[in-house]
Amino acid sequence: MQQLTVGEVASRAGLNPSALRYYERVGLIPRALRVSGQRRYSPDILNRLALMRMAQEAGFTLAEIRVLVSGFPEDTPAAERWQELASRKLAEVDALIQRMQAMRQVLQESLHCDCLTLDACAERGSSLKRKVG
Amino acid sequence: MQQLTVGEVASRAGLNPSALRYYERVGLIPRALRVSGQRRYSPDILNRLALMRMAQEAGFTLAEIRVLVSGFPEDTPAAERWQELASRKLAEVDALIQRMQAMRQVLQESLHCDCLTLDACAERGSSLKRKVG
DNA sequence: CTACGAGTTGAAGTGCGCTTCAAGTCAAGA
DNA sequence: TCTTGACTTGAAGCGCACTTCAACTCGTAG
Repeated sequence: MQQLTVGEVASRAGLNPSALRYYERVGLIPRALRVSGQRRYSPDILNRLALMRMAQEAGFTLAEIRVLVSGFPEDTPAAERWQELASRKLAEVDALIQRMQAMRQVLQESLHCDCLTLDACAERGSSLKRKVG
Repeated sequence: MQQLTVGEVASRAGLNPSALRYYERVGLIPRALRVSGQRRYSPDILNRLALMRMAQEAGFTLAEIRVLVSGFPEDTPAAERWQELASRKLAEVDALIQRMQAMRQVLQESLHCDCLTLDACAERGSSLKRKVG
């Protein structure tokens, strides 16, 4: 079972075969080998897909992920450029985490206040007001 | 300047007027007053919009935000249900933050390794492998 | 009175990330 | 041989969150 079919890869990765075909079409994964017309994947693809999913869950678009996992065009100065890209992403992720934590706090506070909606909270000018301004 | 026009609200909230009209159409904000056909908003709307943006940035869909900011249908047991909703959202946010932090770590590590792409890292079976499996 | 800018409406269009569909191919099993 | 099931393709469709467009209405300024 060295070479996997679309169906096998899909079920192991928790995707639909159509998603894999789509990823291939748009260049997110390399074109798979064909055996009498059917795609055959090395199990390595599972790592790649797991990584992609993780990045997606972290809020990256497929366009960003393509750059992240598929490297750069041939004429790229390589390592330096990757470092720059990664650190830029890192900053974005950090910013996102901060906003998430702010949201977390809004929710948490809403549990301890008697407003029926966050909106009502905001309009009342409670402590939330300072955070959403 | 007590009552704001769409254009004014939009520019203060960093949105397009079309977005405000859209929000109204889909019930995310209440139908604005009209003065000779034109929308007029109380400045309160800005709080609401800021809150909505925050929730959006934290990954909520507009459908979720509608529930979050606009309360529930009339027949709702009110407070308890809101508490439950908020704590459910809180758990989701927490999970998202964790995944973001995992992503953060992947990025951080990629800065200190010599692979050219995260994909290459994963295939090499470096420390990333444990995290994305 | 005319022109202008900002607003109005409903309908259609956009980009993303897929999914669904129609029509066909292929290898294995009854 | 025939059927079954998993696959193939290109094209179209979908839900989300808006944006854009066409055709129109206002109030104000010249």
